[in-house]
Amino acid sequence: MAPKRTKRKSPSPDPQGMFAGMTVFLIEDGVQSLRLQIWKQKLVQMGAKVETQLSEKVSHVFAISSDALFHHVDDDRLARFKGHVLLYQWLEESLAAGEKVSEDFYILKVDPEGFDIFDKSLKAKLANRNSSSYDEHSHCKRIKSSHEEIKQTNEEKKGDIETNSVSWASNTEPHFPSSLTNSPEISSTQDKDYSPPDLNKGITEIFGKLVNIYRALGDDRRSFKVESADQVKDLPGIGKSMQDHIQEIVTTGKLSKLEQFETDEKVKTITLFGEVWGIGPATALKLYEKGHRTLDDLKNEDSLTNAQVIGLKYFDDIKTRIPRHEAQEMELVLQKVAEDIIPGGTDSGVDTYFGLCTYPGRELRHRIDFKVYPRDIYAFGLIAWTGNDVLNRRLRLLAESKGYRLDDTGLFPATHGSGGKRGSRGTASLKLETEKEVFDFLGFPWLEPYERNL
DNA sequence: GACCCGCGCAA
DNA sequence: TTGCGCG
DNA sequence: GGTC
Repeated sequence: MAPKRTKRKSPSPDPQGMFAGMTVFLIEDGVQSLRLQIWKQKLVQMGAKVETQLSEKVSHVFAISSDALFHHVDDDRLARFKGHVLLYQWLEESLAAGEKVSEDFYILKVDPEGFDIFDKSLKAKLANRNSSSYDEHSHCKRIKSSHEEIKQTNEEKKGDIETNSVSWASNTEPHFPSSLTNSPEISSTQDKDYSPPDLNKGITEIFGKLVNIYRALGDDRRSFKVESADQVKDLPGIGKSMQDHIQEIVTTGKLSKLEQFETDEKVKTITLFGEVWGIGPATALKLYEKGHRTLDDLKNEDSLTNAQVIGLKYFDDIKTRIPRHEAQEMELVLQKVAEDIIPGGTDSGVDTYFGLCTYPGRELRHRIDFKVYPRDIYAFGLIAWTGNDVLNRRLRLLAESKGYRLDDTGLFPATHGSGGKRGSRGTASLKLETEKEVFDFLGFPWLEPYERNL
């Protein structure tokens, strides 16, 4: 049987919870049943009552879209409804924020005539919500709060370089992408500590460990994410082997292959070495084969690169998680400094620093990356550096399938022949100015920066 | 049996 | 030019 | 390991 700790029984409802006093009716159209189940559970858990029909008592109706709403509920019924009609997104945002967020941007307007009920201006508001009142809980005001602002100041001094890319290494916050933090989207979402409950923990936890080990062993072609055993069964990418693994986990609650790996000395050592900044699977294996077994052993190894020596020396420092507010402070410090240095309007293309830094007045070393991009390709830099490898790969393949080549400097018509250089002169980059434009162009569904760890 | 991102760095 | 590590 |  599965381990007991996966308790599916939710805790008893909290009458003081953030949704207390709400009586809700959920429109199920267009919502994955799993998702719906989660929302119901959260609502009840946090004090709301869930009605099975749109009765008098209902104070809130939720729908995934205006389409779903009208598909399901007839017009006059809705017209008579006195309560609030909101997008599920409000729920998500509230859960993420840990408190009810303003309903303003999530209201599904009821227009008796109109077909497109979703308030047009709402979309604009949604898109801009971070730069205005929605930003309340973000203490740190961005110097540049939107791409538009950046553009304005930049049109006068064309060719200027924006220094906008202070990012802390991803090990500070494993659930967030390491990010070019000027992206305004991040300011509204940075404090999220909510992620949907994983209903298949018994499976995903084990596969999670397994995939980490495979990564450490240099086998990075086995990334997967099981959402549900049923969905997975007939999915492309699920062959016999995966089915067998899932079967074993479902029936025994464990995976023998994983248990072997976890006790294996070689696997454990290689995994440890791979945690050193600058050491990857190949080097880890090489070091293991040279007879090294501990980090101390490595200190006497003279074949290490500069980065690896540093990574080893500051192993504990680098592994220490960085409080988010310190990262935010650091960003402000760096923006100040950058604005002092850059005004000369150099044009050196993309400039990079991957290294260490200290918090003012402290010895502890942190990993930090700088990327400096010219304004006109800023969006591409953002996408490349906020997404993880999986997303980058998918976007690049998608671009390629459409006859383009995507990198962090732009989107170019594919130059057949010899690969085509990055930022290649000759083939003009497509003039896409925002991340959304790039996603749209590629036909890839929009992802907020914090959603880009696939 | 080839393919499974593309860059900078170091060798 | 290649292999590696990185995001 | 899985796909083309």
